[in-house]
Amino acid sequence: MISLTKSAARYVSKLSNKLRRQLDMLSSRKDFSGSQGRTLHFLLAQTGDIFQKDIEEEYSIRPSTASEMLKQMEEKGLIRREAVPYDNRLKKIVLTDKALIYRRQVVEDLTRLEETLTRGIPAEEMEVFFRVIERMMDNLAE
Amino acid sequence: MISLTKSAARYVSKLSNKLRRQLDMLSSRKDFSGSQGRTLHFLLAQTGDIFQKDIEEEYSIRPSTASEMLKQMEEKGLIRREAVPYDNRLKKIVLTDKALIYRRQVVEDLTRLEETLTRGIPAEEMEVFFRVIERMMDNLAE
DNA sequence: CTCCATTTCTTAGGTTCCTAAGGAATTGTA
DNA sequence: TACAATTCCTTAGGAACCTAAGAAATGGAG
Repeated sequence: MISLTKSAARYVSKLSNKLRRQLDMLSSRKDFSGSQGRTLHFLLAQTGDIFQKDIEEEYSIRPSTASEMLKQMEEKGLIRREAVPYDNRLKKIVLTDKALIYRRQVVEDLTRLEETLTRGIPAEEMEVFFRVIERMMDNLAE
Repeated sequence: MISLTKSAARYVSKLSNKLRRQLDMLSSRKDFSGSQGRTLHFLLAQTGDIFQKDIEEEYSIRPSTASEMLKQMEEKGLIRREAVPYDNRLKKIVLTDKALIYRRQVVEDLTRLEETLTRGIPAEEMEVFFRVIERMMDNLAE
């Protein structure tokens, strides 16, 4: 089999598939899916008001994807979507008490995944890695 | 909004989503989807026998995902799946004449996407980038 | 003030990924 | 030789993405 020239696009897609499977494994014994766990982790780190569009931006997903995921999280009792007085288009995402129960586990799991992922990679290489990805995202700006 | 500490997992997932949308845009005017175009590109570069498992490995997708995609490509007349004499479990993936018509366009499109993605990034940073991703994939070895 | 553009979110319908389960052929081992 | 494990692929059903279309509120330009 002839392997194609190294392709950054292919590398990223390939690693992303592997990562998704790991994330799904973490959540497999819990009440929520991989992407819901990831969203929980994000929300737990926030102090101010958070809206759907913040989640869309954080993971580069489309409004429809975010909307559907949040609907499921709401149905499971992990979040509420509340109106804010200053703009009726916005719905503030609020964690429920039930969600807070998962705090420690979610943080632990995602921290461990990140550690596993980056194990053995020198800090200066990680810096380059982040810089390169940021540049790539700019290059694809939509 | 408080941004989480830079997370390699999040960066990869985010970039991967952006890339997928670009790939889908490339294929939007053609007879095949983004992932099918990517597979076509891979198959066009091969000389020896290629099987489904080679495609699974190339993009880190599961057998069920590959099987379904190849079924659709077969239905569209882009490939055939042929038996080989030495092992009846294997089905050789063969491009049809119809697929060959797309050769130039597929190669051009994927080359341009890769160029866009990596524009302005020094060669030595790309080397680090590839090395880091390879290490990450090893770290996630399943 | 009015109306048009923009922003935010939702719904509908589709693709690409997944796990789980299993059929069929091959390979390894007793 | 037989039988168990492995390999390769498929099917069924679910999850995480997508585009397209649009509702509802806000903001901006005349």
